[in-house]
Amino acid sequence: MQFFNTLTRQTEEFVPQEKGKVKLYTCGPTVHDFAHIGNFRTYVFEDLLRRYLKYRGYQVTQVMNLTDVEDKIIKKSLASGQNFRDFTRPYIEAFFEDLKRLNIEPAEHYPRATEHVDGMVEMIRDLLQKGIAYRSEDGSIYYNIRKFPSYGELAHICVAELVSGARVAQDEYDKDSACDFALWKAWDEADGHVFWDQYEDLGKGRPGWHIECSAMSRAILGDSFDIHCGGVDNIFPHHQNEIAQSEAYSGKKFVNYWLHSEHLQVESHKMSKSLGNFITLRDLLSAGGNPSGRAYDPMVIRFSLLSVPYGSRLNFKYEGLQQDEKALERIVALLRRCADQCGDGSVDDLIAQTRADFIKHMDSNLLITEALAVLFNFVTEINKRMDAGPIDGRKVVEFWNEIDQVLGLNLQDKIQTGPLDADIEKLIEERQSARKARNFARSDEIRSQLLEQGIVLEDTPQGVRWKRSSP
RNA sequence: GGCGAUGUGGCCGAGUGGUUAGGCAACGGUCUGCAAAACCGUCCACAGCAGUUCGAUUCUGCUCGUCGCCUCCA
Repeated sequence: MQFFNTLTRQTEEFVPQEKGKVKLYTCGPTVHDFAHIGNFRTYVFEDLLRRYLKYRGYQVTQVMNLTDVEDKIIKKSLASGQNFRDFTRPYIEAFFEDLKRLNIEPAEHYPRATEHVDGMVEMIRDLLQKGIAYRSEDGSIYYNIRKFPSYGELAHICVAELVSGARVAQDEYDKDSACDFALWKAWDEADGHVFWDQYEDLGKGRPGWHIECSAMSRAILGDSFDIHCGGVDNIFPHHQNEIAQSEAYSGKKFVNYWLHSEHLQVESHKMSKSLGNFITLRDLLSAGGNPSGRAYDPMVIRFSLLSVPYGSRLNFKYEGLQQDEKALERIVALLRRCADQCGDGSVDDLIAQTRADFIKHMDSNLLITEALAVLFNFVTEINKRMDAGPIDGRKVVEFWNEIDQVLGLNLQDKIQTGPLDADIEKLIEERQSARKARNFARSDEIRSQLLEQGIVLEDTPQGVRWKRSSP
């Protein structure tokens, strides 16, 4: 299995520290608002990674942190008059609901920054002692990036140039270098009720943003682990700072593989509140929540977010959602068709080949587009074989369920169309009688009547089949 | 200003120095009482301009466009 490693900018063979096990850290949400679909693009990618690692036999330990204290949270909670813990609670709950809606597997650990302040303080003390961190006049503690020679390596940024960069505001900095970053922020009035004052040597204050991930990953995964994921915007400075903190603290290599997901754009533009194209998952799940006026199946959204390789920008469009909806229906139609096929025709050869090709492409840095192409070719091939004669359809369904361990689309659920109302059953029967009697006027009348109720009928050689129409 | 990514047919999106990506849409056909589904066929793309080459969408240079990071951000 190979991954593109941001650190080396090369595609490398994946070798975990411990055979058969993967320690994975994924940057989680800052819980000051509902997560948007760009966030979920990243979480879905991480879920795909996690599922695929498991599919390939690894035992995965995943950590996803929740950042429940930082500048925005403090600002918003003060503005709302709430304690910051009360302020974040509903967003944390909403986050977990959203993950569930998208069928994202739970991580093994969801540490919260506020629960790991001790661990952060321990690291800060150590860095102070080593002379890597220093205290500024206002009492804040900063990391001196000059003490970490490889600083900038992850983002391929030359620090000397950075400091003179036109867009780095250099006034009013109470630190030695504009790029030094805070490990501990001394309390001031703007922080209101948000502070920790039990660490006398540090002084009343709160942790900086970057130290939390170093402390939480260390607490759960140790000083050194296999994979660290996040969005590309985190490469610098966040992840770079994590490296600087953790490696200066432990003296060990922090992370072996850095995987970063590219951003999602909306209609080719950056998603931002100021552009008015900011979309949350909730907006897509309710018809009134988005400009297209439709409520989307969460699995269609998942597929959309999944179907572009994580390293490429994803151009989100409502039109694309509708295309993806059709694409999934094609697979569901196949599964439905296979579910009642118990013929002799073997499909073992095709399944074996498809599985091998799927793995080949997914092993190659999770090249999902190629992997999906393989699966759609499989769909076409199976349909052809069924056109030619009966096959062992249950094997196909079984295989799809195997693949769905990775894709997580739960298409199986869509085959089980559930019981119908008695009067609908009755109409279907009446239509069958009408057809037998070649009363096609009545037959078509019933069909369109049912269509209005969201029931699509298909006449097949095996009898009449029905499904619910898409919204 | 510095650094970087990218530009593929109606839309989304892989990939390759000379051979079909795939999905969606459209059109024609087979099947069907008619549909639906499925299958077959058509639509033969690779920003522009030069260069390298027997041959470039694939390599090089330039131009134009889009996007990102450098500042909170998935």
